[in-house]
Amino acid sequence: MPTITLPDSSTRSFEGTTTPYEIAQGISEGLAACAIGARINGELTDVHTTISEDAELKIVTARKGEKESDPDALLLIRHSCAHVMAEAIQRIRPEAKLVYGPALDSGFYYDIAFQEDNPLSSDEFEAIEQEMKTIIKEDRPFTRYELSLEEGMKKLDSEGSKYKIDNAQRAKENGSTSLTWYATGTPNEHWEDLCRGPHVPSTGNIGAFKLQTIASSYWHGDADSDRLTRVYGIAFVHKKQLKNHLKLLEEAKKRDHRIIGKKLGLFHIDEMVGQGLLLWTPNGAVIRQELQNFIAEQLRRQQYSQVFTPHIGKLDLYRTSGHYPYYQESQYPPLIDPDQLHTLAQEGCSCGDLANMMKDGDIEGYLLKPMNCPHHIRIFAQGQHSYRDLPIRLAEFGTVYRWEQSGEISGMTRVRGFTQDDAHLFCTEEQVEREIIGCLELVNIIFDTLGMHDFTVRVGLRDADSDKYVGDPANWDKAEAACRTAAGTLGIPWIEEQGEAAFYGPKIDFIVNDVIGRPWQLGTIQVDYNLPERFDLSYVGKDGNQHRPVMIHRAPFGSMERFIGVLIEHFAGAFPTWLAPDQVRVLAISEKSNDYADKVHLTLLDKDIRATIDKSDERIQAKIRNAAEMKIPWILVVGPRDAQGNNVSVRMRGIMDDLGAVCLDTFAEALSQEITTRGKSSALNACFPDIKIPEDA
RNA sequence: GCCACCGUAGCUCAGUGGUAGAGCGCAUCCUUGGUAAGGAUGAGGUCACGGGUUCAAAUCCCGUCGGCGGCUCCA
Repeated sequence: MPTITLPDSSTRSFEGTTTPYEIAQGISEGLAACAIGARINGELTDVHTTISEDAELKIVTARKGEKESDPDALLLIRHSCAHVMAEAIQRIRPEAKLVYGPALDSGFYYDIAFQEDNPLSSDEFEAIEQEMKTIIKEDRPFTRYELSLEEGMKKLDSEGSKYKIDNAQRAKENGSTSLTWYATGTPNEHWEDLCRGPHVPSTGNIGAFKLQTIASSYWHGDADSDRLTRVYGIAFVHKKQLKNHLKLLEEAKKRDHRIIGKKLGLFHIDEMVGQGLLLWTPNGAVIRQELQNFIAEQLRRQQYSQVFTPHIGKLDLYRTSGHYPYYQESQYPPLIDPDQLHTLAQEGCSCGDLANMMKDGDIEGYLLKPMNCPHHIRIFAQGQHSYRDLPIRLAEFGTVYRWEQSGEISGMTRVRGFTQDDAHLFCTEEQVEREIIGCLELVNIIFDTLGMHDFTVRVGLRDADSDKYVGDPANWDKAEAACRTAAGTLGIPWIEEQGEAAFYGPKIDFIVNDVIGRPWQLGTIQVDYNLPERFDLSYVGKDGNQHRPVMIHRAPFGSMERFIGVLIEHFAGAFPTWLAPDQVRVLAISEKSNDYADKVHLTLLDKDIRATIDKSDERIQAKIRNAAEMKIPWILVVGPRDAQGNNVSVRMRGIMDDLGAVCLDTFAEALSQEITTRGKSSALNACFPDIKIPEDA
């Protein structure tokens, strides 16, 4: 006699067994009508799943008309929609072999194997969607049935799909004692799929859907295995939600840093220069310079020492550090003395021989640096260090080059040459925790100043089962403990992840999502016991003996390229005044006011404000629009009226109306304040105390 | 690196085997206008690059480079 506890803590008891559907019916017919699934003791299930023991139950409902649906409802609908899509595709393409079709937070996909000479094209989406609509309209029930492992395997063997047989094998390895199928309708009569479920009660529960894109994937994610076609789609409870979602995607697209970057002239990637090699155009360079100034200021406060190091170094440096040859495949090929190459060629040296000689150190060459640490280490290694000198903090905006896979390169977020806001701290073991906390403080100041609050903190630990990690396990334990303690001081939630450590030590990463939901690792703090060892670094301790320092690698932005790419999306191109390439645009009403406009312009420039002037013979309406399109935070309209009172008429980005006139000097001073305080002081408040910034500005 | 799609004017894009198109931007002229696009005229393209098929290729085929969406990677 199971007792069911509902989310409101009320309980109900039943004779024999029951189902979520029956319980919903018992509460109200309305609830039963929109129940599409359940969570029984936290596990997502069908609405008709049998309950025979005491359980906590939540009914998952899909009500038409609600703005947002229960995430569980969307999971159910999307997974079921993946089935409907698979059925539709197999009707149109009977040769298609199904592999795996899960629901995602952002939709669903189905991996399908097509014949190599006849791939699926997105031109067929319309036909597939039509077929899906028919299936949904037929409102056929999702019917679950179960076979024993033996019977199930027999059935799959007779059907002969190696992918489904493989899925079943995996279920078996994971401890399943039976296999389940879901038929859309009646088993043996209608289409069915090996599937663990759960599903909505019937195809009619899928209110709205759309096929989105076609991509490729590998079977088991293995590049050497079969290539599959992945069809992505999205589904919702009702049409309005779908429409909203598509609109949101449109909006997100407009925030894409690649589009905004082009429009605002922030950066350019040139075919002729090379894939993944970013050219910072003047407007983008301003943003980068401002950020670098900002961070350099913070570093001075934290007593860092600025250094500069070259872009290349001898191969031997990287043999010692271990970067070469272990990460050879992600480096640009080494540079070798042309005379030496010539001689080797004459001696009949093959490319393979050459690679081996470079690896073994038989010939020397230079490498474009993949990391800054070896150079910084060699700076530390100059001369002796007392424990009294530690910690030594060496900082550099260091540009590094990595041979990223061509298919991975994208916009500013994944490039082959990038500048890290890098620093290496050399300290004693006792100082590690305090230094990590210092790094975290820095990250906090940066994220806070920029208003970036939506990030994840991940403490990356070693995976006990893996042998890829170097160094003494006792050191690892200490370093991991230091990372945990330091992360605990952050005051925000953080997660631990096994196997996410660098090979030389644990780390703390900061992860931010871009507009299309892709996560990007930005800042990172890494504890390293390995490189000091490899380079035989030492300091003289209190006891007069040589000791090994610990190194901390840290880059709060990660790379200027990736960080600014994400920042462009964060601000949708509307940078706060202190970062905006053009801070003020002065617009003369007509030629008659050009002289006064010049005066306004010069007054601003004198205050170190980045101001431009528009003296074109457009009408004021057009000038305003042009300045607004470039997301310039402040527009000053000046005409004879303003000239007379030594005023400027002010417009602020995000506010549709003219704010009114204010004295030129008052405005220039207030804006200068806002800029030097990086937004802590507000020019709007200073000049127009009665005006409030709208929420969505 | 792999798979699919794509590459036409500075930008966004139309053009599917028969003389290269639009809007925006740009230039010149008119307009001197008080708060989100004033008007006219004009310039601008070896249709990414290389090869092939064809009487004829932006268009069809192959290769290269680049972009995009995934997969796989990311010290």
